[in-house]
Amino acid sequence: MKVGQIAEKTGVSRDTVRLYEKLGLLGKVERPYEYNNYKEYGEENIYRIKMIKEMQRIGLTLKECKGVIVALVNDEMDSETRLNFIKGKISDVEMKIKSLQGIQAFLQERIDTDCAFNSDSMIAKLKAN
Amino acid sequence: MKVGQIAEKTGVSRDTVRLYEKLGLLGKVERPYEYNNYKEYGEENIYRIKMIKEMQRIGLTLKECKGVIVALVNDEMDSETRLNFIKGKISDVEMKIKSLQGIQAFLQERIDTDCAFNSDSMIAKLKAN
DNA sequence: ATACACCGTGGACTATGGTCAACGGTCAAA
DNA sequence: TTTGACCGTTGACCATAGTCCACGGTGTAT
Repeated sequence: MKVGQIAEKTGVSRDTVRLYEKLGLLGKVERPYEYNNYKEYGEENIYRIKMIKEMQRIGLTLKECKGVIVALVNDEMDSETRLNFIKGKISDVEMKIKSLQGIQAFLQERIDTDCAFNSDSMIAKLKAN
Repeated sequence: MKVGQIAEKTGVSRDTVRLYEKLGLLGKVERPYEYNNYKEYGEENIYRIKMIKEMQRIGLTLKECKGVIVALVNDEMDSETRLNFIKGKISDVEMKIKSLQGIQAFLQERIDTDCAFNSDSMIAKLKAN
């Protein structure tokens, strides 16, 4: 695939694809043509970009995304290291889920109590006396 | 409270407190002194800053944090609008939780299968042929 | 009174994650 | 062969979320 195609398939801009490539987040990118220097992006990069977008949406930086991808893909990483890395990521994710559930409960409580009145104690904490 | 005290109580820097204030994320901030122009930050700002930090951790921008706080605090907002806003936030949060659970399952699967071998199809998708 | 810790302001600087414009090269259809 | 759509590279630019610095003022203990 050329950059325009992968951009179109993943919903990001050409510039973004090139940025991810520059930052080392993509897999196979080659220049197989004799008469130009167009790049060819491997199919796996579609999945990578979609995964990056998903990870970003939940608050990971590109650097962290790279860490996850590299850990999952790198055959040279020993299984002990990878296991620990993945366990760490799982507990990160668990903490985020807990945070979100807390916020969800908070918001739900806002709906359950009458939304027109702010007598709730959590709301009160956000307000001045 | 003065800026140093609230910074210390919330674990952010003085500059960060001032930034949040400038961006309109804080509540009562006054200059009650005659002989200086020191600011006094209301107690509710401790809670606000902690809440902002929590919201940021799960991927909200300061602008979004402001939206949430304003919606919860603003008495002038009619209950219909606030209800819709909160419902929207809840569904945002639900989607994020789903994303995280997907990632969690993915990572767990990595652990469950032998971490030393990358025969898994999701890993394969991240790799070149 | 002098030292030191605090305060507010402004502006510069940083990193992150992009976007955009300009340059020139390439390809394919008309 | 010329037009238009694509390509790569560079460098400027943008918003976000801060941090840091210099400035001068203030408060307090010694």
